Amino acid sequence: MATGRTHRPATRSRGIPEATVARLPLYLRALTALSERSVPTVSSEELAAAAGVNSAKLRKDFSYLGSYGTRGVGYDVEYLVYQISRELGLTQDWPVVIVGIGNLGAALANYGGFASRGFRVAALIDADPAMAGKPVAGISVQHTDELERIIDDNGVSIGVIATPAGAAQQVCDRLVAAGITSILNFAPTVLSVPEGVDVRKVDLSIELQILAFHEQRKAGEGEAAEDRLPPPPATKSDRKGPDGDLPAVMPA
Amino acid sequence: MATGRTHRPATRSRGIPEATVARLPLYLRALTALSERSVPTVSSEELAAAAGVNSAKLRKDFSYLGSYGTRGVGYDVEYLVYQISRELGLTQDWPVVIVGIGNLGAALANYGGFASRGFRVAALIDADPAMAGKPVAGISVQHTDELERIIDDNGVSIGVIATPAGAAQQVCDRLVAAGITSILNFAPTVLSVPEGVDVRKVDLSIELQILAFHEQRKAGEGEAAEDRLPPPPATKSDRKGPDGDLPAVMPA
DNA sequence: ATGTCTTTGTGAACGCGTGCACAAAGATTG
DNA sequence: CAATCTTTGTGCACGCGTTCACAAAGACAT
Repeated sequence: MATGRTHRPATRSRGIPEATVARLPLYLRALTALSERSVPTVSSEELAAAAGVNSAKLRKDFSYLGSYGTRGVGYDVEYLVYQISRELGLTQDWPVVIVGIGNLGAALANYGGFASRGFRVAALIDADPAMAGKPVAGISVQHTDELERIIDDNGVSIGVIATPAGAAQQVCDRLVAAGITSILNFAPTVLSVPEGVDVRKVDLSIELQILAFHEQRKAGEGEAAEDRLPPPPATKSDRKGPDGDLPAVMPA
Repeated sequence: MATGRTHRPATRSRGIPEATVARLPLYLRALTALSERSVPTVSSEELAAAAGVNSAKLRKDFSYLGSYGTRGVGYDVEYLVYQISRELGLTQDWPVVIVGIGNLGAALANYGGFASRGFRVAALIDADPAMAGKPVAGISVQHTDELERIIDDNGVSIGVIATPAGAAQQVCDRLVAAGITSILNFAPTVLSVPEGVDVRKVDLSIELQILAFHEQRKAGEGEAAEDRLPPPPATKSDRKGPDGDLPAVMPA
């Protein structure tokens, strides 16, 4: 519980800063591309450019992992790929379950980026009985009733929630109760989870809203303020029309 | 997020901090839910809990927008919904084009969270001629050839890229050339864009990798180090020729 | 009106992340 | 072996974001 409280006590991992961890996958991708081209080594400058970050930042990031570079030369691509993969835990197999096989869930199931990095879709779960048995991305969808058994049988520790917002918390609770300790949430809701469970959120509409903010700023650059605040703190009786509210009719 | 270079020195546009902007959509969602339940006012404490953040942070965030609260009472829900919507630019219509109508693109087209907040899918574009004319989410898919015309005709300024990684940069370039100034990129690639164009990235696999990192940490809590580094930093003279030796980890 | 109680708005301290700038390390050349 | 050149690794300073803690503001009761 405690939604806000004890959010992320600390990744005090006695080591890698959270910001660095978030960039490691970026470096890994760039390195993998170099590896495929059989490039033996890269300088921090080149790799940084490929990953879209500052070279000093990249070097500092790598310094948290250890001194894997050679001064005057750069970093050994293959070795670095291995080190980062190991650090991220991608050298082992991570069975994952996706709950909510709607448009998004299906897209995720088909997404190559998952399977390609140590993640294995162990099961697709949906609450709709009509979905049960239907093959999606080559995997037969199973009913929610099987959720606990599936997780237990496969030793799954990572779950992906792609259900409508209304069902997310309930699914989350079941996943946690079944032993899941990491959740990737695509439903537009704030999930409450007990301590020890990690939750990462991906919200498609939030990203667009942030873009809209900047877009609006860019557009109204020269123009001075023109949108004054019409109604003062409004006491009440201020029932406007259908603004930005939409029932819980998520896609799924 | 953008292509590193010419990032955005600061949205300090004499106003709202970037971190705050990123949270506004969160508050807006919580407020909308309250609005639907006809709740007249909320305290920072309650709203913060609903949004999953610290109440002090929330108050400071709102302070950047102005003093919309009433001490001893809280914030007027309706009024705040309006103010945040206006600040985010959601009171106006934002036509959006989605390029790349694969599994993900289709999911996005069907995603209710977009249309519900001022965003309107103006067009779905795909490079596959076979897709042209096919209806997705009630909209007929158009061929890439029409891209420039569509953007121009509809005055679109926000584009969503959901193509394979290989086509992303090319699509991006065309979008930018056509007048797009904000891009939401789902392709796992670093996009290069000219100054003035905003890019936000959503990478599904990166999120999973970050979770895996923490998961691994949690798992190996008690156990001491057990994963030693097999090959040393590979000393000099390691000019291995054509011995590719690709870990063959993954595609992209 | 006065007092009490609630909740906002914010000053200030703190910690994290970023980027600069440079010394150290190693390769490379003569 | 010495000199030079390249590139890493990092100390340091700075700025942003978070959080605490509290005074000010207003509602509400008496």
